[in-house]
Amino acid sequence: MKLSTKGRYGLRAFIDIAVHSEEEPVSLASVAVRQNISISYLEQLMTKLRKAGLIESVRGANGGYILAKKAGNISVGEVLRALEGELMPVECAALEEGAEHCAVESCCSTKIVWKKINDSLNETVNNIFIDELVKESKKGQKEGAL
Amino acid sequence: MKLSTKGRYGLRAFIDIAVHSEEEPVSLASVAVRQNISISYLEQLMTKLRKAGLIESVRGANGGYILAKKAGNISVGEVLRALEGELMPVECAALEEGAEHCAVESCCSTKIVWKKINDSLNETVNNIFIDELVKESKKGQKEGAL
DNA sequence: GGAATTCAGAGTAAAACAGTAGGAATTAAA
DNA sequence: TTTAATTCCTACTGTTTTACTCTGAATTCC
Repeated sequence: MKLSTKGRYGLRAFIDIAVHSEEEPVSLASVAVRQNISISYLEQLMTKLRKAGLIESVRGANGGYILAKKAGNISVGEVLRALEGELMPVECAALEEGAEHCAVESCCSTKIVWKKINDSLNETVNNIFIDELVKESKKGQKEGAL
Repeated sequence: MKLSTKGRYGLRAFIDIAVHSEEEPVSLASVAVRQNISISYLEQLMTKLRKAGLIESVRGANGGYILAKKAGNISVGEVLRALEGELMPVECAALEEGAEHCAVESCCSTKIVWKKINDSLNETVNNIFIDELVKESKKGQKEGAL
């Protein structure tokens, strides 16, 4: 049960863009250097984030990416879902409450578990916002420079 | 980010054993029929659960499996960890608090996220106990029989 | 002895993951 | 107007993981 590199690298890249796009768009070349991720791979991730409406692109020379919304209005959940798809470690739990019982014995009782897992995960990531992480990132950089 | 069939099938099988081993050991043949999982695959799962000290085996004819502890003293977390290994969707977060900052910018700020994800997952599964699920399973069976 | 079991470990097809590669389209700047 | 920098598109590929199966040995009851 692992979060893939899409989610891990993608969130790092997203924060990088949030930190550096205040003045002008951030190119993937610069993200690639800072984050040590290949440009090709970043392109894939950006496509997902753009299609989800989380970042906007500026094409052509001096182009790059900027956030589509304020960092305070973007949750980690949105970013991870854009990159990874729905965050449902177990699909079955997505079934509506009160659905008919499974043919298979004790299947329904595990469903309770899967639902709690899915819910707690989503609640966690939906309540962390990008601006907090940007702040944290800047703090970390400053301390590193001492 | 998916829980594998090891965890999903394994927990179902574990509850099945909990429900049916009150009188005598449960054979994998019977679990296989009720849960619709192959005996071979169940054998693999049982090996893990046994080595983790969660079930005990009785070899030979009329043998099978019983719980090694009371159902109320076994959490879903223990069962899933036995089957899947540590429940850490992101490894990096396992690092101690206060470790030195990452060389890579904004890596540390994502670490906060990974830690929260790992912690909330583990807290969730550590607070569901097998006896609750056994009760739920029996209830489901009764309703299904109406 | 024979049947029913668990135990152990190897093997395998398919899927998912983690990237790479090549080129087209767009735009700023020289 | 050319050139360089950049995003965009999409196909490809090697590796790892998953989800099993298969074979046979060891154990125990009858």
